[in-house]
Amino acid sequence: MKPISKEEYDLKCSTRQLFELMSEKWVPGLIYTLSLGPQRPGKLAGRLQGISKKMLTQTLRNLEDWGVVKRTVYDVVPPHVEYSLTSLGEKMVEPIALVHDWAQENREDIAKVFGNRLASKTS
Amino acid sequence: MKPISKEEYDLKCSTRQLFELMSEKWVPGLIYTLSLGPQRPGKLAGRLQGISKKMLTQTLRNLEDWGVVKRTVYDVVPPHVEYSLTSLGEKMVEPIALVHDWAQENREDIAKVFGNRLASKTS
DNA sequence: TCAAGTAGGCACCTTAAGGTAACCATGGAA
DNA sequence: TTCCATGGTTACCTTAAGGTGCCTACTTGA
Repeated sequence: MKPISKEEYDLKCSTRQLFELMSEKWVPGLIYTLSLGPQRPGKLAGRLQGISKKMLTQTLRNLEDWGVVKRTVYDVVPPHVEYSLTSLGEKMVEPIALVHDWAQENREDIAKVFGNRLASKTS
Repeated sequence: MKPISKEEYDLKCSTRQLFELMSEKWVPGLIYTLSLGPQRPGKLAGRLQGISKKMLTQTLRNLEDWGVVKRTVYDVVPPHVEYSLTSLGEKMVEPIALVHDWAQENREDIAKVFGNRLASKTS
């Protein structure tokens, strides 16, 4: 077991794990949106442009398993369900917010890179 | 065309685009590693634990297309190739470094979430 | 003459991610 | 009594991501 230098992007590197967690399509959006307060699935769906019912529930289930989201059911009719962040979930808001803030201030550069990528894919 | 509120995670949202860019498995690691200085493919491969030859070249080609990485060939024998960041690439280091720094300070929480996810996948 | 290092291409395969569409249950309103 | 809203589930399908393995070309040193 050779020592791992600081520069190495090794398997147990937290950075790498964090990027892996956040690379599930709807995860950052859901966590960020939930950081605005507990919300019902309908509202969440409305805020996450393009998400399907299936992906919404599926991602929320995953986040529950991860210990990041809590599901609360109010036993009334019609059914009332609310999702909120756990304390672990609240922590995960931080890196997303960092990226979010940076992205807002650097729209131009992101747009360039994103555009180049799009162009190279279709051609 | 209804107006888009600040809370909406819409398709053209830079945050969303940025996450999409960074969710390619080897992209953050490559950009971050290249931020330590221009490097030959052999060295890059050594630093990115677990990357295969194919994925290394493939990801580098993509990053070239995105305008983030530059490939320089020195016409000598044996062949000498060096990869470096463009100025656009340098900019993309910032959000990665932000996440990296946060990840270093919050290893515990990341490990928890990551562990929970692993556990829920195998069971 | 043959292996080794350097850089990379190509064919192929497997899995997982994401999406669509149809369906279920409930009870109150029209 | 039929329909709607709510909050899902399920089956099915398509694509893309990532990986393995083997091949190329070039030259130098053993």
